[in-house]
Amino acid sequence: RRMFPSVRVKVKGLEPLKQYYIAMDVVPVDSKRYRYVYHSSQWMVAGNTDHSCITPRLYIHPDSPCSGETWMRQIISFDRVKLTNNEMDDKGHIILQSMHKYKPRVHVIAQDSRFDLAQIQSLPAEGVQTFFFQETEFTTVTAYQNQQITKLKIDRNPFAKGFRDPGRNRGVLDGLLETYPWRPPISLDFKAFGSDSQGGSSSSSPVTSSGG
Amino acid sequence: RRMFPSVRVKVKGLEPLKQYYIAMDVVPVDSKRYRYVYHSSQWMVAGNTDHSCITPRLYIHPDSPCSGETWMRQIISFDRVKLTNNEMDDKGHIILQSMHKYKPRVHVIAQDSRFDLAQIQSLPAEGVQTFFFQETEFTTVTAYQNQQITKLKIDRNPFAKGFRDPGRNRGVLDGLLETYPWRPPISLDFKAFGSDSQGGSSSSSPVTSSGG
DNA sequence: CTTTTAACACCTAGGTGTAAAATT
DNA sequence: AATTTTACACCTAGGTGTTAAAAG
Repeated sequence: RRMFPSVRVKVKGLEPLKQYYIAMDVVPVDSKRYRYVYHSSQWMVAGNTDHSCITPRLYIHPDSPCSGETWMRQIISFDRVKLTNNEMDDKGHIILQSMHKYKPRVHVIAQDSRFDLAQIQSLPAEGVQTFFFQETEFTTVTAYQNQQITKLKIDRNPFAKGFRDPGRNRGVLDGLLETYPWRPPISLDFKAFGSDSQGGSSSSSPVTSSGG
Repeated sequence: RRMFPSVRVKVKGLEPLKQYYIAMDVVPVDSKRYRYVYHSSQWMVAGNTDHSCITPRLYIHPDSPCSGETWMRQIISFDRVKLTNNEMDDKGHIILQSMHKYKPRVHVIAQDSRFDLAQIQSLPAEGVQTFFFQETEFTTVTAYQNQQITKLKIDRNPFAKGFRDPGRNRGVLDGLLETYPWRPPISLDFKAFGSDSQGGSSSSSPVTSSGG
């Protein structure tokens, strides 16, 4: 399924006339398995997992390749990224394990040599800058553990409009800005939450999350 | 609107590791305006038009750029091409005049220099091979002039399924292999009609229509 | 008169959470 | 008991020909 909210970033500092690929992947935050403790409303460690020897799949942004000028002029949205827990997936989706913590990464790849878009299965050795943001960490689930998340989805995702209850109160989303439990079809939307995202990005970062 | 049936081609003779763009445009067959004479079931010249000084818009196949190997392994479909009669169109659609004859062209563009995909508004001076096929010529309309065309559309286009009449006879499509009247959302589908398409393509053509 | 436009019902295609069933 | 899978109603998004109105 898709991520929601989706990862969206703005880029600056690129060379306007140079060509770039922009890609996303998702890497484990740790090697722990988690469970959600309902009465204390928090995720707790529930075991260990071995994430080694797993190379994360790369999602190439569909606008790639594109000039730096064009990349910088628009908000770069990864709303078509799909996640799965099926390790045998053959549709190119990003493979994750449920009940684990992950963080999305965004890669800006300068087109130096001429690699085939379809051939970029792994990151090149050179000409890549990688960025990530603390506030986009999430926990994967197959069923929601937290009523607040369900409400966030239903209120914000246009495809869930059928579950909206016009009579109920809004504003329940406050207080979810930091971290919140997650299921495969999820990611944080910087824009939707208005975070300023200094996060884990490197200092001379040409990538910032959109604050629009 | 979209073309239907859509232009579909197979390519051979490319260098497997080289990168190519593949694009389509639509050019006038002549400078005549046509009208459909119903009682004789044919298009007749109804006046003159000046097609000069109009540079046709280029539709870059969304898979571009891509290696020759990948291009040759698949049927290249232009089913997302959109046509319009609005000369002020700002959505990048191909602009045509109604009641005129046109033919689609397919361009294979070797990626020698590094041009931006978004910057290809017109064809490069070098490294381009252009192909077209006699049997894909068509006449633009805003309303169907011919009942056979209407039936072809309804029978073949999945989006028109709502107009299909399960009780009626099939096989009315025979005899439409050569030319048939057309409206903007149309093009010939080589594959659907099983044409062999020696057409107007150049002799050492790496592009042939698909006969599947 | 001919041709074009716009609103529409009816489709395809696919993204939601739900709830029950299946799995572990 | 916890987690995952599946079928489903309900959406978004957009591609059909039709029809009546509008435009020329």
